[in-house]
Amino acid sequence: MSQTDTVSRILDAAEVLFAERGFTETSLRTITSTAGVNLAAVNYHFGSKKELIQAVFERFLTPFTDALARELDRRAAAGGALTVEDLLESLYRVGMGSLAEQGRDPQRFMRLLGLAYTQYQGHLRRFIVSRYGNSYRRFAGLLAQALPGLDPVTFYWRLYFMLGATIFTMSSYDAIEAILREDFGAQSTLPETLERLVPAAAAMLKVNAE
Amino acid sequence: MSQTDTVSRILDAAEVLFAERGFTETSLRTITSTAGVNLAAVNYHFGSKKELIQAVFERFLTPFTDALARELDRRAAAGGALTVEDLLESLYRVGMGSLAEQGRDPQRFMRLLGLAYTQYQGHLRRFIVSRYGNSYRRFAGLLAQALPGLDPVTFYWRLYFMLGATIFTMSSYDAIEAILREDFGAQSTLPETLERLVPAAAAMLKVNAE
DNA sequence: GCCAGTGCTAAACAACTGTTTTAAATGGTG
DNA sequence: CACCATTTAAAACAGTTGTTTAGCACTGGC
Repeated sequence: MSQTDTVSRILDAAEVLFAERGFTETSLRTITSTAGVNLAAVNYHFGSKKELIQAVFERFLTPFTDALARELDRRAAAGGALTVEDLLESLYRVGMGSLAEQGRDPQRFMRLLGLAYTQYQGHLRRFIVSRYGNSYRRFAGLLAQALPGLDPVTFYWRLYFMLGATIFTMSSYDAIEAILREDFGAQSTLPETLERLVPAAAAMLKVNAE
Repeated sequence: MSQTDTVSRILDAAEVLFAERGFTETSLRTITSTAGVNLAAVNYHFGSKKELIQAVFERFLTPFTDALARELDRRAAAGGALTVEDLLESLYRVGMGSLAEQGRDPQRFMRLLGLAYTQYQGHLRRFIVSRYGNSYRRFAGLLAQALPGLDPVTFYWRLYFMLGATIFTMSSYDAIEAILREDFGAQSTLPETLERLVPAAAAMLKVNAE
């Protein structure tokens, strides 16, 4: 078993288990046994559990922010000002696409993102902010440009309202969809739900703008 | 030290610590030592840690849903159909008021609510749904009435978008507000932020309605 | 004045946590 | 083939976890 194999097996198992139960609730023994590797391999390859958590985030956030940057470049080069809807669509399409093409589950990453915000893991928040702050600021800046005439503080809060609606809904997508199916007999796919989210979030951002 | 005293000291400490760090990250020893009571008192009075968690939620959710029911009764009796804004304002005012008048922190309960959704605690979700499902359904029903012409599935998802925006923003309120103060030099109070949230969330719910 | 019963405490329990240690095996290089 | 760094393995480590036990202090009722 080569090194890269062991490392990625650990990352695969950790990603699934963290998203399912959270960080503290997932022991290294559970991770290594489902990965089929030795317990000590985590500390050998990653140093500590904290660094493993960061590595899990790095492995999906870096491709995501890279793909988002390319998508924004592409849209900007196509000319014409970007609308709020354009930006949200880009964000969601990249979120769905850049990870799905690796055969990985988009909802899982939304759950991880949600955990990063809500769990008590100071190191994770610091890690994400320092590593991906620039991508965040670029997107937020473009969104602010698409919303002229909105005072900065109002924009700031609405940005978080939008993030909340997105992360919260996507990270509990399975549970919410299950209730929908049970109570209404209807069902939704993830892309359908994102298509509903774009106009709703855009309307929220745009109240009294322009 | 009377019984009620020990019980409520444990609940007070657990409420603060759970909201701060989460459930798994808070040990019974931390709770009992900050409460100034013996470790075994938790198992004696509550039976188990799970039941303590449920008791913490019960102590703030019951007054909240009771106050919400009274507020909705009052508004309904005043005559006239309730608008989306009316309902959101009622919800937020009760959330702020009914707990603040007990001298307890509203943001703390938002954090707890957020945790209930995101943390891996099946028993908690079941407990809340079975105990407070009726209050939830009454509010959702009134909101649906205020949004005629909206197909049920779209309404359903937007309800969760709204809950996400609310719970996510409120549960991370301190952190978000701190960044605002640092980057913009501006500051917001919680009531101000809720005043921003009402029209934003209402706009999101109302897209293409009526 | 005793007794039942409630509230509370200190100590111990077994199970589990992340991490480290020691030794064995592996695989490419000279 | 021999060598050495890399990688894995099993075991032990020290610390923490929720829970239970056995006994103490105190109350109100008879």
